[in-house]
Amino acid sequence: MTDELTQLRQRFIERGGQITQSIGIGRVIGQSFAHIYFSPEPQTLDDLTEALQISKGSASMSVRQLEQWGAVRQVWIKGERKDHYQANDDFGRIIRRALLDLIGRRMETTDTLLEDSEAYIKRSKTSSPDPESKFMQQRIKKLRHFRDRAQYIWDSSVLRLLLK
Amino acid sequence: MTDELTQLRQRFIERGGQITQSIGIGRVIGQSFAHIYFSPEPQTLDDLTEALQISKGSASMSVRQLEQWGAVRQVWIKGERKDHYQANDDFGRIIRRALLDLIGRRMETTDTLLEDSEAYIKRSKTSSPDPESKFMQQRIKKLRHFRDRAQYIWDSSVLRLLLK
DNA sequence: TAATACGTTCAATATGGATTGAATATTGCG
DNA sequence: CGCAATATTCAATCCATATTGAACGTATTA
Repeated sequence: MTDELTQLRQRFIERGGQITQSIGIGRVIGQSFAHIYFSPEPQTLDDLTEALQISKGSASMSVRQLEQWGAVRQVWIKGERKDHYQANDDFGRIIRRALLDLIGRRMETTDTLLEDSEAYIKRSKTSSPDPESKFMQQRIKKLRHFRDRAQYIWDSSVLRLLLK
Repeated sequence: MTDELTQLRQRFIERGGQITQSIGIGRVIGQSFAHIYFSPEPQTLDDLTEALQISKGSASMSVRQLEQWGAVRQVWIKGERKDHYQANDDFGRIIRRALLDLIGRRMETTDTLLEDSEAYIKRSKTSSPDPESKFMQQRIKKLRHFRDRAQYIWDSSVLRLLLK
């Protein structure tokens, strides 16, 4: 491979790491994917530790995460005992799965609080309406509406757009 | 305010902090917004430092960020020297601005690398096509296509969906 | 203009979460 | 089965970055 190509490749790996780092999922994941994506031959964990100067643990964990998002897949090479991985190039599917995972995780855990709040509102409908309580009820309602709409948009549109 | 309401409010603040922390923009921003959002009266920086037990610097910085995203606005209260802030409840607009800011920031810096790569491809069209170079060219092309589509989707759809 | 009250900045520090690597589990092979 | 090679786990460590707070800047009042 020419020097220039090697250099470009190196820059892609670096940038991949910067991107994943900046979105808060760690530098190694981006580096690992970039390395595999720009390797003509399927790569092993040892290839990763050597090329990226990372630990065995990091290599193992990053590849597993990438596999879960469908960003890489394992391929069998006869006569070899190590696991070999090659990159998927359908970025739409990859991003979709990753977002589903990362954002979905977050939406789950917020609900009980809103439910508790609505339960409170329902109960307090009967009692005297002091102004502060009124205010809180308004705000909670607004928040609930937004949450519902966000959920709807998320479910119905964003995924389809990114998928293909 | 009733005990129960106070408790709910506290939980919203905590959760706000968890959310912003988990997306990598710091706990204080989420806490600050939640506190202001659930306050009937406009709040000062000192209110924030006291309620959230954070430093003056943190309060100042978080409020400024929130202001930049249109999540809070300053209101004048006659006879008061401190700045007072109240929350905007149009979450669509807030999220839109924040995403524009956070994601836009990232898209900018990625381009020169792709441009350099395409320049290389153009130049190497004439020279002998060794297999590795061929492979790299394919991968770069795929990446470029994805980047363009992502840009298009981002520009044309996502923002409009979230806006209203 | 000085004195005071408040907001902002940024170098220093604390903290959360990414990374490591030795210990452990698993897999492939004779 | 037992051995060797490879992969995974997770407590300890490290590091990026969020947070702090003293110093500085700015606005208001008398």
